[in-house]
Formats: sequence, C-alpha cells, structure tokens
Amino acid sequence: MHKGTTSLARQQQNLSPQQLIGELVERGELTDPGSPRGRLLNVAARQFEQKGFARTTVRDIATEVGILSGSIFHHFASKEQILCAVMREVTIFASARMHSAVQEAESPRDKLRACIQSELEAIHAQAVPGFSILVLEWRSLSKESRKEVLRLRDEYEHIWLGAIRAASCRGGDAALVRRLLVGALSHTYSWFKPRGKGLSIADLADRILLIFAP
Amino acid sequence: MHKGTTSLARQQQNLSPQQLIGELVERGELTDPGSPRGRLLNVAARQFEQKGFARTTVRDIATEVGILSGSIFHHFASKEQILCAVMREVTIFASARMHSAVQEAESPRDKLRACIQSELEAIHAQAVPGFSILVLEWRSLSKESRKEVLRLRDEYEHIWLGAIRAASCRGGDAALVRRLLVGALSHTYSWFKPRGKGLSIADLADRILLIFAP
DNA sequence: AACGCTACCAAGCAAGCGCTTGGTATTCAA
DNA sequence: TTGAATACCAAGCGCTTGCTTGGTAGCGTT
Repeated sequence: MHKGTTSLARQQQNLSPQQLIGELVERGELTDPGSPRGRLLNVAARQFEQKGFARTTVRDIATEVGILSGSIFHHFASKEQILCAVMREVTIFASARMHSAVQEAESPRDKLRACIQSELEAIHAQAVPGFSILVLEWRSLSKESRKEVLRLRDEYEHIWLGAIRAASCRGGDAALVRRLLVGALSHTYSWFKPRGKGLSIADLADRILLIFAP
Repeated sequence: MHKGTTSLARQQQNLSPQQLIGELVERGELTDPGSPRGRLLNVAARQFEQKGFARTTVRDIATEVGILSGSIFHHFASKEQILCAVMREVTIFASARMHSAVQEAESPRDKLRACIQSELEAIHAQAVPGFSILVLEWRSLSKESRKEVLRLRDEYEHIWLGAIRAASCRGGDAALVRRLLVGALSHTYSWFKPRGKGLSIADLADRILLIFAP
C-alpha cells in the first residue's frame, strides 16, 4: 500500500532507525538506549505517553525497569528532570529523522508530505516512542525546562516552516498552518490506529496533504 | 473587525449567553451558576483548564469558592465526579450554543464557519469556560464517565458532521475532517490569544475555513 | 591489594492527597 | 414548635507521593 518516491528513496539510501540512533549516540547527542539511564528514559517515555506525567509515579517507572524507586534519583535529580530529558531526546531524534526524510524528497510537495508522514510516524510510536508527550505534557514542564526543549525544537520547526512555504499551501502564513498541523497531527494519537485494515500512516499523510496543499 | 452575516444575525435574533444559560437551567439541563453546586462547577472548570485535572486539588477548588475541602463532598461523590459534571455541562452548553449559531447561518459554507467560530469561542473561554478540558483531560475520565459524556456529545458532533458534508469540504470523508479539526482547534488554546491587535476569533475562523473548504 | 566509580538496595521521612465522620447553623414547610 | 433538608465546619484518617540517607556489591584501574 502506497509506494511513493519517499519510501522508496528511504529504503535505498537512508539509515535504519537503529543506525540513526547509533550515530546520534556516538556523537553524544542521545543517551545509549542500552545504558541504565537510557532504559530508564525509554520506559518513562512510554509510561508518560500512556498514562500522562502526573498519573505516572516514579515507582511505576522503577518497577518496569526492575529497580527500586529510590534508585532513579541516582540518575535524575527529580521526576520533572526525567520528563525534560525524555523531551530533549525525543526532539533530537525526531529532528534527525525528519531532516533526512525531507532531504530525500525531491519536489516541494513531497518534502511537505515527508514532514507530515515523519511526524505521524513519530506520534504513533513506530519510530519515536514518546513524541506525543511534547504536546500532551507540555504544561507539566517548568519554565526553564520549556526553554531548553524549545531551543532544541527550533531546528525541527524550521524544517517544517520551510517545507510549508515551499509547497503551495493555502491559508496565508506558514506559522498558522504549522500550528494547525501540530494540533491536528498530535490529536491523531487519540483516534488513529495504524494497525488493521484501515488507513495506513502513508495514506493518512496523503489525505492531510491534500487538504493543506491541494 | 469582520462583520459577516453570522454575527449580524446573531445580534438580531439570538439569545445572549446569559439568556441561553437561563433557559437551559429552567429546563433542568444545566446547574444554576448561582447555586453552590454551580459555583463549584465554574471554579473547577477554570482550574482544570488552567492547571489540568491532576494538578488541581480539591483544596484549591474549595479555597477559591470559599469553603473547606471536605464540604465539596457534600455536593460530589468524588473528584472525578466533579470533572465528569463539568464536562457534561460544558457539552450541553456548547451544543446549544452551536446549534443556534448554525441555524442562523444560511449557506452551507456559513454554517461550517459558524461551527468553527462557535468552537473557537468556546475554547477561548469567552463563551464556555472549561471547553478545552473535553480534549485535554479526556484521559482523566473513567470509562463509565466517558460513555456518559460521549452520549451527550453525540448531538454536538452530529451538527458538525452535517455542516462538513454540506460545505464542499476537501479531503474525503467528513469524520476525518472533523477529527483533524478537533485537534487543530483545541490546540489553538495553547498559542492563540484573541486579546490584542492580532487576529480576532472571527478572523481565525475565516482562515481555517479557507483551508478546509476553499 | 587498595582505590574509586557506578549502579543499586533497604528503609523511611515529610508532605500532600482524596475523602470520612460527627456535629452545627440556617431555612422553611407542616 | 417541631422536623427535615441544605450547606457547611472542624478535625483528622489512611494512603500515596517524590525524594533522602546510609550503606553495599561489583568492576576496572593502578
């Protein structure tokens, strides 16, 4: 289902998710998922996504990792710092993923499609577990932490705005379109399930592209 | 700024928010905002919207109302029942508001515009304090409470789907368009501020209409 | 062999949470 | 004048929460 130029190109030259993670870890931008801290972050990301930040206790996270709750604070200063770290890593990874996806697309329209599809893949945890937290749990972050994550997110949003401007997007300024897309895409988390015989993620991306850039 | 047919028609024949509430209270569908229970619901709605359900304590609500925390449970069986009641009343009120707004609009396109504008007004608390909770705090609700609210929401969504189908909307089926709009509109809560010299709510509604129904 | 470092355990503290209980002041109908 | 209903207070219970403290096992380096 849906064999566009994007996915073909990705299969040909792109790194696998594993390889991309490995590269980012080597550069020191991401925590090694195999390390204790990395395992902690992955578990926290999944739990925050499922139950929300407030309804997830440090004991929940510790139990799933297989340690006691107090041991968490050997790796993080506070529960909020866990959330902040998760958001930082998610942002970095999603940014790298989207960057390479956009580069492979050729036409402006395909680049925008790549953005939409990349974010959908991130949201639906095929690719970036914990991405939806960035929107859902934004209010749970302290002011300082928000600034920190926002700075990392700059690059990500910059790619988006460029793609929106280049494609012939309806509705005036790119920032508005992007903001509407943030809401529309992140909300798919609560109704769209890619498994099954319904729409695939690529199909959904096509439909959305059709609305915003006819 | 923006004097379309919709707002003019509304000024001519429509009930004021106060009158609409009064009517719904008389019919027994809404709690009287002047009653102790009503005051409690209003305060809870505002606090849930601002801080989220989990970060709002019953003591916070009680303090703002001017009673002690224990006294709340004279009116509600549990904190979750407060959230459920807030969502029920918000749904009923928003539904009634949108119903009358759509009825006054004449063309299918204006009816869809009325839906968009009505929901934006609800989200930005000019009209329906607590509306954004319906999306933001949906996960905080128990399964049974969700069913209850969903049943009330049926009418609201029915109006939406009708308006989307009638207007020449891009993007295939109405349900998909509505779901994208739910996300896009509710997310405006975190970036759009109608006060100031920027876009008004009516302006924003126009822009969004232009994207989804060109 | 001694050291230091990382990763963890065991135990528990202080604070805050939702909620309960028993009682009281006011109101209003019978 | 009584009785019931409403709306609330005063006090606190039991539990969960994020987090702290002091100690230890394992491991690689010198």
